Amino acid sequence: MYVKGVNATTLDDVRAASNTSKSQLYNHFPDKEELVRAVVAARAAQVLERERGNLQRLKSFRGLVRWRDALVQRNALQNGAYGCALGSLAGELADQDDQARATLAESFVEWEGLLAAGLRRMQESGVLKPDADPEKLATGLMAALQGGYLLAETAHDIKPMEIALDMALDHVKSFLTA
Amino acid sequence: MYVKGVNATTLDDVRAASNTSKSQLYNHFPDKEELVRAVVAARAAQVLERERGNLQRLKSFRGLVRWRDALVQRNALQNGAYGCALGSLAGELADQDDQARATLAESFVEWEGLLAAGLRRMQESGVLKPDADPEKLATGLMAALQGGYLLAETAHDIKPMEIALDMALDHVKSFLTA
DNA sequence: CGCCGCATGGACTACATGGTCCCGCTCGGC
DNA sequence: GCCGAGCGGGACCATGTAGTCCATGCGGCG
Repeated sequence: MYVKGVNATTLDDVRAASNTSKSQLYNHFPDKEELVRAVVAARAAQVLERERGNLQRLKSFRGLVRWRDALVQRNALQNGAYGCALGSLAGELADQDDQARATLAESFVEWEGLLAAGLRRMQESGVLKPDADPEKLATGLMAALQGGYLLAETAHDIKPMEIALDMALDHVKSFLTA
Repeated sequence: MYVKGVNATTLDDVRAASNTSKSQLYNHFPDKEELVRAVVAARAAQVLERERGNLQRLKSFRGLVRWRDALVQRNALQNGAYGCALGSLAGELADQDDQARATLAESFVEWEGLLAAGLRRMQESGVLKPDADPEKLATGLMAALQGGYLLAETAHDIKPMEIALDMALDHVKSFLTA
């Protein structure tokens, strides 16, 4: 679903990819909609798990740069294709399945929360100025990340993603204490 | 297609919306794929036309703020739903129709070009520092815009879009001459 | 005024795809 | 070792959708 898009993925594709049969599918999921929701939930859990590992110890600007580098490098492997696991689902499902949209919205909030928590640690340790707003900075970083993913996916080139994240990092940098 | 998504839009929907018949459809377009490509091209032309109007005279930071406000206000009308006319098409088609992807990529480049041209004018008139890179700033603005659209669409709330664009504008501001 | 040609509408077809169901196999209990 | 229950496999069905085709009516020309 990540590669082909949710709507272009048939249950036969799912069957083939999972080495199961239709009846097993319908044992676990009442219909395709529920299956998609499960996919969304699983993907969200997976991404958040990974990001938790990458961000729970974030406490310096260098850490943020490393975070950026890891995401860019990961995306470079496929030349930007398919975009962000959550972002591409969001783009396709937001106006189609309100429940999926809600799950994705929560996931983004949580993802931004991980960033915000790290930024707050930086603020508490005096790395970041007191007038910085960790939540807003986190939202800005997430938007730059998602926008970067989309432009990279469209251009088949990760440059725009790098530029976007660098812009967001520069913005954070402007709140560093001298 | 903008509202329901490309793949969820049937030719019957198209027929109904256009008050025509199947034969007329197939008179003009060999198949659905070509129809979609025509939609992409038309949408891109429309957005670029609008943005040309909004950006061709851009030559001050205030102008950039007005540009931001216009986009936010436009998106607020639908509570962020459906996202960017180009962005949502890009998200759905980028990994499905290479020709559509290419068209969209060109459109984004042109859109960024309009921004870059305005920024260059600001630079030439001394509003923007000489070491600013108009192309990179334009890409950053576009990424913030697209990321903002996506987060707003997912959250059904335009706040993230505002925050993202404000971040990008702040970044541009950091290149203003004192 | 009538006839011919062609665009048009919308019924029709083939097919893909979501969803159901029954047969057979396996595994557990007696 | 045999029997029965329950699970899994994949054939099957119904439906919606992309794409085709022919009867109809309208306009243009003689």
